[in-house]
Amino acid sequence: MLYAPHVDSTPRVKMEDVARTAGVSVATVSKVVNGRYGVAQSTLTRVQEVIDELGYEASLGARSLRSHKTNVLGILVAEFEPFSTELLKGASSAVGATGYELLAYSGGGGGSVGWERRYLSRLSGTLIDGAIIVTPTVVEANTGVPVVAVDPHTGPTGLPTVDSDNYAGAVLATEHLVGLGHRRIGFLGGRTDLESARLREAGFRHAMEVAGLPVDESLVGVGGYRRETADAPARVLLDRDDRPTAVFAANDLSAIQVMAVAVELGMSVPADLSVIGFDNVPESALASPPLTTINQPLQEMGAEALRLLVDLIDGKDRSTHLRLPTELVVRASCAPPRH
Amino acid sequence: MLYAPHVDSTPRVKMEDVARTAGVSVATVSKVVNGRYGVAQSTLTRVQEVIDELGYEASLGARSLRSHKTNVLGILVAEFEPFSTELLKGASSAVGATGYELLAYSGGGGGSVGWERRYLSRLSGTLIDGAIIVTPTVVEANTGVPVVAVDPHTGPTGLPTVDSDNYAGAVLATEHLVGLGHRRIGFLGGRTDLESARLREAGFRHAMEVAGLPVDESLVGVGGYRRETADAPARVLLDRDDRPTAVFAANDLSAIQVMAVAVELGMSVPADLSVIGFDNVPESALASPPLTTINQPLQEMGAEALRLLVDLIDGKDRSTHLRLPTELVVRASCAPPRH
DNA sequence: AACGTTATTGATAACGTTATCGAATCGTGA
DNA sequence: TCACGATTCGATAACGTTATCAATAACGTT
Repeated sequence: MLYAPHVDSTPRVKMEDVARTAGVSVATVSKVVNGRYGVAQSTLTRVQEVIDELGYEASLGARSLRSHKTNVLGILVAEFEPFSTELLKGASSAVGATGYELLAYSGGGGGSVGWERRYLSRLSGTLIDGAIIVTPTVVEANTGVPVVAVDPHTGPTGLPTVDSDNYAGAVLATEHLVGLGHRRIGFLGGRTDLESARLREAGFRHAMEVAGLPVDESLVGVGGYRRETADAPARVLLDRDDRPTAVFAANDLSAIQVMAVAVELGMSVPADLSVIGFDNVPESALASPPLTTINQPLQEMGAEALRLLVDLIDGKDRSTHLRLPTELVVRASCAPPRH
Repeated sequence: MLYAPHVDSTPRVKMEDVARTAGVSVATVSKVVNGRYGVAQSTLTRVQEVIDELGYEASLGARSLRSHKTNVLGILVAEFEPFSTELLKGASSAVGATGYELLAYSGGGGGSVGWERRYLSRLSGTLIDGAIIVTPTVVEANTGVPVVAVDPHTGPTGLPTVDSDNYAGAVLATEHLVGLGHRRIGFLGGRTDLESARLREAGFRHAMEVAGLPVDESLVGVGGYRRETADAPARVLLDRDDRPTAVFAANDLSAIQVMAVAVELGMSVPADLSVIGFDNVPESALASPPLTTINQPLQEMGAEALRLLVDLIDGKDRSTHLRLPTELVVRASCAPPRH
């Protein structure tokens, strides 16, 4: 393949250029750039002037290759979707105070299992001083650099972890429906391989038991966290005479699909069917009717993960498992059952 | 400062390790990794096996330092706020098809003028093959790598550019107010140094003229695009007897502040005052009342910028100035004026 | 059998930076 | 005047990778 035929007019000013212009060696320039001891005041100012004049900026790649200390933190995501970008915002707002810079990395959407190890290997050792990995599928503790996992698929393990309280959130959601007077409540679960899905179902069952309500197993489906995968089980749940008066879907996307199926079957939400979701993604506020759901404090989680990572790098000892609270967000998709 | 006292149990498997284990030279491993011609089928499979077994992954830093071709594209933002993360999502969704990977970079929130040149210098030449810079303040054409600017502050210049039609959007907003019957319309402009602000004001004035309405200059303020900076001018606009019946604020944040001030002064929106914004940031849908505004297709802009960048790198000739259409989003903050 | 071709491999030199350490310079006290 | 420590500076060797090119092996040709 041919390289692009661009004329690279400005071939990038490197340390050597600065050194030549200032009449010193590259070693001295390096010292100035990094504020090392052992350079005379006069040369320091002169070199500094040349740096400003030429607009020199150290190459991140070269620097990290040599020094293994880059002042850059990585946040590794499978792809930039709403969930991870919310975390990114949180991490970004927290990075300001730390003196680090933030680099977000995503592969070409492949999203295969084990992506986090590949990315990490690629960037660590060179390029980044530590990393936050978002919803990793495989968590191993033996990486070269400090790593914090956010919402790992397998639940907290050897790695420092930040997640939200899926269990308590599911209890909140169920209690909300029960509080409205619902007795016959359906549950549309998430991907069975995910810890979060397991916890949400457990929270649902626990709250039902506390309320003294039996769980009708024929009203428990697997929605798979996505609209396409939630469609069929939603129909099974709703297309029957003794259908539930309310459905708790394990995430917002499947809840939105439940509402769509309900309308398609001639019901109206929330008059004929109450629906509650989980996650509070931006779409949930725009759904019609706006979806009642459980909020995960994504931005806070991102910020906390970043603070945890920095403390880890600095060798500060602190709790390495953070679980942030979830909360009920009441909108318009739930109402008391008829009669 | 002391380095973190972690025991780096796994010191990172490098090419040399693979070479030793497979019984070949590093040069051969490099060829295998990069799919170069000139390695026997038998050695190829053997080396590949060792790579998989050891979990080797090339160091991005070292590779790019040497080869200047990384298959990584950068998207450079001052910080990760809603505007840039929307663009990021769009770029991310478009990168999948290209075979490139995406690296988003943000400095520590400093946000000084000229950040884009610093970041670019830092990453280009090493590390990335091309970059998208988001809302750059200074645009120079002479960078070492292909660069696409999104929504540059100074308007399209020498650099390939993607932006949205600020002028037409402002016309749409003004027409909407006029169509509702408003005659006395206030305008709260943006930052005067920004091209987008200039265009939005020009669109407003044009639409007013077309409608045959004179612009009362005392009803034109400068809101500065932020809530804090919009507060005082909003008060000036509304705290008078001959106040406007509608206000077009040049972005959503200042529109939201206008609504807040109106409520504080005892008015109700939209009964006593119609307010329209610009941008359609997520917050605008959640405001009360939900804000009528002009949508910029941010995700599309991100995706188009990425496609443009890839074409540029591949040397494909194509139009280098893309202007995407804006559209009116009607929510609940505008109504006909009283009487 | 001697030779030329082609396929395969590995030494070696970059890439731009930082860490180390020895050399040069300058004072200063004896 | 000499010796010695303190200060300032620069040569040089890494860091992990890829590009180049020479060396070698294997094979077919005359």
